[in-house]
Amino acid sequence: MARPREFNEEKALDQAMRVFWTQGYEGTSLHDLLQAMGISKSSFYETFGSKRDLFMRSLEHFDETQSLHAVANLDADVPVKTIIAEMFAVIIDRAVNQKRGCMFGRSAVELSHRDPVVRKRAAAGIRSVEDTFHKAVLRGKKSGEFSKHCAARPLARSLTATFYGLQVMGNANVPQRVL
Amino acid sequence: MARPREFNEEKALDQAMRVFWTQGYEGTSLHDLLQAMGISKSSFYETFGSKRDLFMRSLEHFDETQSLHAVANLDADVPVKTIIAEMFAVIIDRAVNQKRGCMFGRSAVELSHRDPVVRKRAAAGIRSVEDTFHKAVLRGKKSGEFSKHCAARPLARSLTATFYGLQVMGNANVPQRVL
DNA sequence: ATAGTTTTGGACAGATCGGTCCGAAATCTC
DNA sequence: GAGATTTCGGACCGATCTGTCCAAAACTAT
Repeated sequence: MARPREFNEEKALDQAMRVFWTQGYEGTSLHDLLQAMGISKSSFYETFGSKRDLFMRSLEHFDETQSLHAVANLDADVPVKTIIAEMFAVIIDRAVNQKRGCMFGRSAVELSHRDPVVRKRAAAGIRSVEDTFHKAVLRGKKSGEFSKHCAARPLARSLTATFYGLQVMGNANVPQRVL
Repeated sequence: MARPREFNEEKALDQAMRVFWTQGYEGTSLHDLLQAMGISKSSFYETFGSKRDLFMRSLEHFDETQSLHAVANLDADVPVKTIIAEMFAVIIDRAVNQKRGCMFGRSAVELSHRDPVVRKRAAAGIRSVEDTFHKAVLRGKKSGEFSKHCAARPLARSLTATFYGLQVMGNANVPQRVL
């Protein structure tokens, strides 16, 4: 046995994710990461391998902690429409006030043209957002909030498109009244 | 009088815009630009000032040549809904097959968190997209395609949100059937 | 042809990029 | 406390980044 780590890997990863989340991949330097994570270069490479490796892990971490399905409270005993409205409210607030949206969307826009691995991961993340909406819609149909005849999948896709569109607009200067 | 320029400024700008368009700001190096524009470093700085200056000019150039209002044919003698469908078809094709969408949206996502000037320009660009939809909707109301009672502005905003959302999804792997 | 002007290629510069490496310090077991 | 083992700080690396500068080339006007 020997000297133990002086930092918490999970915490460091969380901090790194936040930097990537707001600044993007290219917009983030090693220096930015080390500062945010509070570790040294050698620890960084020893633990996380490379900048890109860390980025991929950050995407996973985002999925687990910040993505829509992690934020949405589908089990709450309130009307589905309220839940959906709440989801939109959360991401609009993020976009307008923190200038950051869903990390999958951001990564898709920034990197998909040249990095198929990132593109695939982002696609999966977006798909899971869609699935969350899908589940919500299905519950809505069961409870009678949505017509029994509406197609759940297309509606979920439409909601997802609006979801990401609002984030793009929020990142610009569009005021919060776009609700 | 003296030696004339060996390159066409407009053409060079157009090429530069295309590189920024597909690779983003951070993802584009001086070398990339010079290669695409076919000019030397000194000519570059002499003519365009700096990378960032050129980027801002590229945004203008995009607005003039590639943005929605430059592509949409609002005067055509066909149903408005057909026109709108055509607009969406164009940008979906771009997103899926070329992995690039509207340059304003991309810039907003990439840079708005740290560059207020770019953010403002992107916001204006997005607004003009919205205006294009707005005009289309107004024409649709006049011709009876849309209900006289529907609010044109909110509908235009909603279309804009979907417009950008589809691009984000298209950049990922979502197939073209999201139409 | 010559003088005057402007463009151009490329050498150069300083900063920063992601990444490697090693000696010193810290902590473990015995 | 001794010895083994691992972490850590930071020097170092080559590549690349944006940007500057200048001498030579290319052109015009006379």
